[in-house]
Amino acid sequence: MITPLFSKLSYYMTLSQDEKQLLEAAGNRSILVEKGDIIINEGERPEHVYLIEKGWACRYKLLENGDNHIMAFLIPGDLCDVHITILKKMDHSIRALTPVTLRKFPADEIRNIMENHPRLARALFWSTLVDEAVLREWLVNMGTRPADARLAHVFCEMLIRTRMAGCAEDDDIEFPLTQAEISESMGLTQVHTNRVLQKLRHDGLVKLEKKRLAILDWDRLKQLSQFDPAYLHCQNVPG
Amino acid sequence: MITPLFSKLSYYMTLSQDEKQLLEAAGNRSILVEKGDIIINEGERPEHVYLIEKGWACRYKLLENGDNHIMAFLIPGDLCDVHITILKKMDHSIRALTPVTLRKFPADEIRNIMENHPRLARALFWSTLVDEAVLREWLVNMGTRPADARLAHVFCEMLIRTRMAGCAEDDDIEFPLTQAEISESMGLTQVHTNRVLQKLRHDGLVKLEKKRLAILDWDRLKQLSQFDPAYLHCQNVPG
DNA sequence: CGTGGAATTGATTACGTTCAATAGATGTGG
DNA sequence: CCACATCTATTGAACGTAATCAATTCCACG
Repeated sequence: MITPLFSKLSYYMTLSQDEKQLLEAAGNRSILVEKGDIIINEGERPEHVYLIEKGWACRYKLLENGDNHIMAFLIPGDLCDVHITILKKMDHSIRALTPVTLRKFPADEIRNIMENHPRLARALFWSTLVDEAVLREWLVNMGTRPADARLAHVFCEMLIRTRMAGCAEDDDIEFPLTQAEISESMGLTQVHTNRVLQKLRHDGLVKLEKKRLAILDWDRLKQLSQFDPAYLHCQNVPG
Repeated sequence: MITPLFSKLSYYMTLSQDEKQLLEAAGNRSILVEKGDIIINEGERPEHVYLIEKGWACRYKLLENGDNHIMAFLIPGDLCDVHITILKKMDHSIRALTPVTLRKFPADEIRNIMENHPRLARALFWSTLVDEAVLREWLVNMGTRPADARLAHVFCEMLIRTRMAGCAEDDDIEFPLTQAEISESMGLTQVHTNRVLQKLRHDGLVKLEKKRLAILDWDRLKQLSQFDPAYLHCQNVPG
């Protein structure tokens, strides 16, 4: 099932049954990849658009000195790359952070949809534009906010995005990252992330254990991180 | 003239005379905006796609606490927003960093090109995907590199991008930013930027004065910043 | 149990910030 | 063309956040 994608798109436009079926039919096969597996490698040119059905993945770049930087988290409903036909090579890699169920959409099918189904094309387009907006917000996050606000901000974002995907129970979501992975995405060290995390917990803002995140004080978390969901471009705020 | 755009696109595909004329005809009017003027404001929905013909601009977000973060520099040949028809509101603003000559393309004209001229559509698409790739690289830059390498990296990038636009004489380019603006884009303070800049100058890597940047030692600059132009997705490296 | 990854703690260092002041450059109007 | 205002660049000193290095504890899992 690709319900997380439909759930997400519904925050932009209402798709008809026909449209949903069309999209659903375009990607008929699912595959399962192990935690840690590389889904797409830098330099490659994939022949499929992958949709995350289940689990978390990330976009990242490997640096010369060995460490890698995570530039985006991909959760159920997120598409890996709608644009594979335009660029010759991936400029970054995508890796599974948990066991991930992927649905494969042949490039031709996507191209067909983009050309012949304007409304679906719009919807898919919107989702890639939101991805880009998230990227910009991350840049602001890293560029302007201290570590505690930075962490608070991703927590806020992932809560809303998880809700958009229809995968949240109240203020409690799956959050299957290690502290090292959080660090790699926020430009911090594990040690510092750990300490800041303790502070957020101690202040009663979040609970984070057993790969689940519970937002305990949404208002303060939002204020600390200056979180404004406008950049997610939803019609109405999820939740 | 929109030659910088043609120059840039030529690094992706060769456009015919007809195609160039078609694109040129789509945007018939140019306007001049003052240094400091806001070109598009957060929350707005512009009716035109703007092309920078001359001068520099930037994408930025204004934060609650008053300071703003620059997320991208726009130079001749760069398009402000091809996607205006999809999203309801801008999630950031665009401001002129120098006097800027803008060419206005009515949204309908762009839509028409996107639907009826697949090759031009591809080319424009490519340019927006490169913008996105730049965004990712900036994220890595801020997340992983110390201040000196960070500055070195933008210098490398702006040299190559300026060359792509056909606006570079050798290793010497227009670079009309104040140190404060550089700082706002790199997540550093003016003071620190100033000191790091002095170090780069002292080490003989760059010359930066009177709004011009000269790359004195490309190899060392590239090494210091681990600059790899692959993310700009050119067929062949400019210069 | 034992093993290895993940989380936590401690001590030290340094990169970058902050505050504050000065010098230089640029521009404008009288 | 000078005088004044303003923006930009530079310098100094003190502070603080986050990095680094190095152990140790906690857990999940076989």
